[in-house]
Amino acid sequence: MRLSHYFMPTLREVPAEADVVSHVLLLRGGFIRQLAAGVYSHLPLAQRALLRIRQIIREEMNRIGGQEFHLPAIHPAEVWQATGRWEVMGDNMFRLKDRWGRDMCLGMTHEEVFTSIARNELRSYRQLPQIWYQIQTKFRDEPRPKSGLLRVREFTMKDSYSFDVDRDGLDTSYRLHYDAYCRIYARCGLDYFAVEAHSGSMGGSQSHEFMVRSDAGEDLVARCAACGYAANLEKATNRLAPVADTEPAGPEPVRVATPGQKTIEEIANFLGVPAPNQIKTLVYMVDSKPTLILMRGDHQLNEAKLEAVTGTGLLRPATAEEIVAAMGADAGSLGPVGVQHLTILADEALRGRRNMTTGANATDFHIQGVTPDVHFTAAYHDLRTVADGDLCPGCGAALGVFKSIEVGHIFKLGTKYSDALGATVLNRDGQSVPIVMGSYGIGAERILSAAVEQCHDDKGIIFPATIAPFDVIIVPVSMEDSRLVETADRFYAELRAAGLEVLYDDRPERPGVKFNDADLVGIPVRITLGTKKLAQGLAEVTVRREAKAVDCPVGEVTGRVTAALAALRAEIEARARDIRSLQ
RNA sequence: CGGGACAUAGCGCAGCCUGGUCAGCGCGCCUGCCUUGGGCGCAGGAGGUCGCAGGUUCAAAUCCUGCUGUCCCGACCA
Repeated sequence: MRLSHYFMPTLREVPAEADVVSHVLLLRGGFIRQLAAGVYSHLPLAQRALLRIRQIIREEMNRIGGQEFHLPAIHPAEVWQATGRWEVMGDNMFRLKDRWGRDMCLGMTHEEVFTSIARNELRSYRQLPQIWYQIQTKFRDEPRPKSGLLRVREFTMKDSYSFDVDRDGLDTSYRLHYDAYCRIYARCGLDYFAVEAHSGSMGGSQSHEFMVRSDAGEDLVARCAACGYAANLEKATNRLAPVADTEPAGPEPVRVATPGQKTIEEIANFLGVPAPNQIKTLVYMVDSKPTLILMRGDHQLNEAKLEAVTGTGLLRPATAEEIVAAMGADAGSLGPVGVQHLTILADEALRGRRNMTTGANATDFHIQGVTPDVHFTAAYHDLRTVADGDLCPGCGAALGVFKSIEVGHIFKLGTKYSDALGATVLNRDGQSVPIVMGSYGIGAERILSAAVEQCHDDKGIIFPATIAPFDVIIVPVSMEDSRLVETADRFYAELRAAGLEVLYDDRPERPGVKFNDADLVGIPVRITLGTKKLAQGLAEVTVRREAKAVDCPVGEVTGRVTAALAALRAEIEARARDIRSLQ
């Protein structure tokens, strides 16, 4: 493309609404423009990068036997009502009525539609397994769109669905996807990792998220650098370091006055009892019933785990009034001793401890010498939130906790949707069995954003060669010098003939403007043509990532550029070949 | 939905408290000259219902009310 007539509206200044790096750079580089909150137009540069990303996804899906579909984005209410998700999805679903007043919606995901095709068409185990996918627009009316393309209300997702006769088949399809996803991210040049995850509203058993570490991300994950253990913080656990218990003063707990001392820290100072030797007592309303939650003093409750344990999403911290009503004391003085009328859930970290300090259920009093299972009984579960530096459950090394962008998520659905929609096949024994399904999603724009988050410097984007909108940019320092222009024209023709995507900056701009734009939009290789060098028969080739110009005889430029790109791509592809399969 | 902020030219902003030569600046854009290795210089020029609707006032970008939109912090997800 000749840049003089290419639509690449770069911005010198940072638009006020952008505060994460990828948003700023995609806006400044002329990749995207906002139409409404969480709704973006993709300009030509973004479209090019996204087409490359989609092509990589397509190749890897095809490699595992996926068959590409294209399903409607507009759905009748019936299929969603059949699975109950017409209600479950709530305000996140864009809803509309057709001219007859029938309820319709914009597709958020396609389990229902793909499953109804499977129900109507798949009859026999002999037709299985199937992997069906599409790359298509999804609509989700997010409560809070943010961070440019990272959280939007309309986006393109590659979603795929696997259909198997049994669990073993699902395991295989799941593993194929896991490996395909690894290859996709690697080929897009991302430094990614997979974490164990929570299934959320999708339902199902096993689930992994694919993550790219970035402060712009919204998920917290715990990861062990030593053994590779990684999990979403909603699910992560840790190995407990031994805590020294002291001898209690006597067999029974001792009540002590603690006037005005409420927090764990205040009690630690006032009574000289370190936080790990205290029991933190929380009251949660679970399905509207007050429930006691016991944590070690230095631990934080993880609400996602509590949800999983109680099996309900209807939980919240009790209000001050509810606490007094249930416990007869204020929040700062609660404890489990003597509580008979409430369910008591305790974190595993309290099991086997002795001589703990906790609230006395009388405002401004605590009790000491409390031993779990002696002075109170509770059901033990893993309820704590892992913190940075906690011990890896696998190997005992220190875990790191950091933010990440979720670029993909895979689920073992089981028969949730096939049961709801009646999708069955006959198995080998002639029995009708529900199809066992998996569901797998990748956000294309998130890959783009994550790549920008991960690959940039103070001048702009440094695109991985595999997803860059152009391979190479030709920058003649002046368009007035006919020798420069002739040479640039020739490079332009040669490089295109060599199969490269070439951007030719033929604008009558000063060199600084061209260099800055080239750096901003992140094209991997730049050819610079200057008068003095050209007089010696030389041009310059600069790899964006390395940022240093290398002189090159004019006749060798095409070869040099082709080789440089091949090297960049080979480095990326090597990582894709090197992936570790799901065990 | 709860909390916080913002809305003035394509972009970034000032002006608002203290109503009245306040429709202003920088960048970008157009014309000409000049310049040509990291966002040149000079001269001239175009461009704004001050988010929308009410209200107060002799007078509103400025004060009041309502609405809309956008961004940020919390509950959801690719």
